Amino acid sequence: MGKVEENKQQKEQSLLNTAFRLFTTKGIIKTSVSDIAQQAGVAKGTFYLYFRDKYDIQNKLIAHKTEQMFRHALDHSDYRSGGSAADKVIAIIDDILDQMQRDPGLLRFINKNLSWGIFSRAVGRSSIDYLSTFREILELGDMGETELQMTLYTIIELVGAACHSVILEQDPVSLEQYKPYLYRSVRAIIEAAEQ
Amino acid sequence: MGKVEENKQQKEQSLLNTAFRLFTTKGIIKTSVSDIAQQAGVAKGTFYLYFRDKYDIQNKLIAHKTEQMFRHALDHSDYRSGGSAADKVIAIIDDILDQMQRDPGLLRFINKNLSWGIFSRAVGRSSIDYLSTFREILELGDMGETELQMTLYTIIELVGAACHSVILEQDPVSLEQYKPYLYRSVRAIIEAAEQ
Amino acid sequence: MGKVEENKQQKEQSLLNTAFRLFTTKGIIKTSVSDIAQQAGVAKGTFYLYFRDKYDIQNKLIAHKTEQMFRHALDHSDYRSGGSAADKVIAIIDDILDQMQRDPGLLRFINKNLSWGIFSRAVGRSSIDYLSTFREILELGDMGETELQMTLYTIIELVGAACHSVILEQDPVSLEQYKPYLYRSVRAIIEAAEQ
Amino acid sequence: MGKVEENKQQKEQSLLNTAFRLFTTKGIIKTSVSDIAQQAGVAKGTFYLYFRDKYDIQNKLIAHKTEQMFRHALDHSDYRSGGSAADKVIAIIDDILDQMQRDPGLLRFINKNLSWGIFSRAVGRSSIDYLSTFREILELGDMGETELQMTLYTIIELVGAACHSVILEQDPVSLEQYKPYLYRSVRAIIEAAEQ
DNA sequence: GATGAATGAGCATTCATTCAT
DNA sequence: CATGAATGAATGCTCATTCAT
Repeated sequence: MGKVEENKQQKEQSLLNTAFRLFTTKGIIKTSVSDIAQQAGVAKGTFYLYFRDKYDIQNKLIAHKTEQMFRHALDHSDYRSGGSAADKVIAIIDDILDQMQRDPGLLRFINKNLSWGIFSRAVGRSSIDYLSTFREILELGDMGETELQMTLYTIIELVGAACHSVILEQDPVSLEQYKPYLYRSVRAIIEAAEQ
Repeated sequence: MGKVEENKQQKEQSLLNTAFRLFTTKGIIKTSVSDIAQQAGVAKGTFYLYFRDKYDIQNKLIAHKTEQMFRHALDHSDYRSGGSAADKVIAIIDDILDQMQRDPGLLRFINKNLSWGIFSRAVGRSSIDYLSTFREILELGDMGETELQMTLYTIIELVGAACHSVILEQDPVSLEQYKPYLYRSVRAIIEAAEQ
Repeated sequence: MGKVEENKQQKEQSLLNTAFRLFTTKGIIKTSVSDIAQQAGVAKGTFYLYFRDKYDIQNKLIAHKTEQMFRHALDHSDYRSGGSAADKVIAIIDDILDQMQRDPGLLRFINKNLSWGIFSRAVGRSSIDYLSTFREILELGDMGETELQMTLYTIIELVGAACHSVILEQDPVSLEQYKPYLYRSVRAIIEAAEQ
Repeated sequence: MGKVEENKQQKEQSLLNTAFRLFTTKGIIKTSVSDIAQQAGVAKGTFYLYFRDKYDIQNKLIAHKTEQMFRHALDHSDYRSGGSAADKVIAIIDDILDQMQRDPGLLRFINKNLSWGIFSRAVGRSSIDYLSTFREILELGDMGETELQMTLYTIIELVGAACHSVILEQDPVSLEQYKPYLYRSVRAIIEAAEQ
């Protein structure tokens, strides 16, 4: 890689990192392209060499961070250590919730913007075949393809929505208090799908 | 009510109606205070006599519309016609989903902004005692207070999140196709809570 | 007229005057809305209360200045003192050329932008009925309506175009040197039209 | 010509052609140096190796296109087939007007920018001795040098100005309708000069 | 000669908010 | 109470020009 190319990579990274930091601290609306460029140490015009506008960099960040989060969950949770399909899914969710808990900025950023559309594009573009992974987890022998997708969709939306208020505002209860109820629900959803 | 008071009520109503129309058609960001005032037929300064700023009127609208939506569901759904607790809850959800389906602008407006916090404040301020109503619906004899709240919270978040993508973007499937899976999940959640 | 209305008139006048000064000294492209507002002593936003954009104020100025110029010519030239139609037209042109000579900025501004379209709209909107005036001058008994219009159009375009280079750049000759040739041509055009 | 030299010629030609295409379609203001370079297939910096800036290439194009237009007129019009001086001049003008009519982009480009100065420089730099040609056409025996120049100048400005509005906007009439009036005027100007 | 990444001044436009009337 | 003229900070975005490679 030539020196120029290296430099470009650095600039792009710097812009991405700065944007993420500002988005998660000040919010997207309050963050201006000027802010990002300035704090990333490049000229305003340079921003536009790398991203079309604020929403371009936002989407790229969402996809990137989402993928990272799932990868972490798959890498770190002990879903492989046996148990039922529901056990495994809950293990993964547990890791994700812990990540969120540790980094509320990340939660705020991803969750407010994550839609099934962006998610599926994100995991689709990824190098990992998530759908296969989940199919494997859910021992998909017993579940049709549609069944799998609907169940996944339901769980993702439930977890995403429910954890938002619970983690960021401890409302109506704290995450620790809510977890049993959430996991019981997830388990019920999966078991209902398996029949 | 004096004539003056009446006039004030009228202005406020006009502002609220106009704001709602603009929020649901152009989006909140693209709607300016100027737009609202002008289309409501009052001077820009007058807006500030009634609302602190754009977000003040927004919150009031969310609470109002949410309440209206629930009231409609309780009034129109046939949840009284017998059946299990789950049957009744699903009847209510069904009415709400139909409302959303008919008015995607309303969905977009409420859902992107509705959090449990606003919701509980909205129903709390209401003249109807929703919590009692739900308690009654779920034949709460068998469910503790916390259990009830957690179950309600879980269901509301699930339905809110899941219907967003499904209704507005038919993604991953259409509402009609998704309903069986959603209702099965809701039923599973309630039944798990009842044990 | 209330105090407010008076103030508005003043602001608009100030903006118009400042814009004209800047347009004729720096050129339209190099003049920014910021410049105009600042030098007119109002805030940038105020500009947009009075004019849609730079080109709006430009068009209004063109129309205004054109009308002013013709009015001056009709008021000050001795076209009434008898002579042939051609004599009268030339008297008017002479006054206009003198105005231009005295104020090259005005010439540069009007001429580069004046098109028959803008001109006819400008004189059409005016309180004076120019067409009637010209008809009277040309003793229109002998000239059909179309004939009149075509002759007017031809002369206006000729004078406008020819004087530009001659006045602003003394190229190919000075105005004084060119006048005999120009007037001879104008006379020839009118006489050819009268037959 | 060496290969390198050839390559340079090619680049310059490509830039000129591209610039002309963009100038006549998007207009000069809306055309950026970036556009020109990109569409010409060279790097942005390369543009500056050949031209000082946008206005440099513009002037070169004006001169070039003007010359081309006159050359076409002299080559294709039947001004040689006899008739009076006025007949010949009108034949040439007729060819030029037809060129303009066929290519309004060219008209817009040349006319808005063509001044006598650029024109005389353009035809002066040319390999053809236009002035001699015109002298010959006007059978200049009877016309002094100054007389010739003034007449030429007058006719060029008149035709240039008058055809602009007529061709591009059919205002106040269409070119076909205007031609008789224009040619009559031209004839009158020439005949007046001949006496 | 050629490249194209980087610059950053510059501009048009919007809009929440104030306040004199 | 109501008005709406005025403000001016803020922002997204463009583009001519430079210069290290």
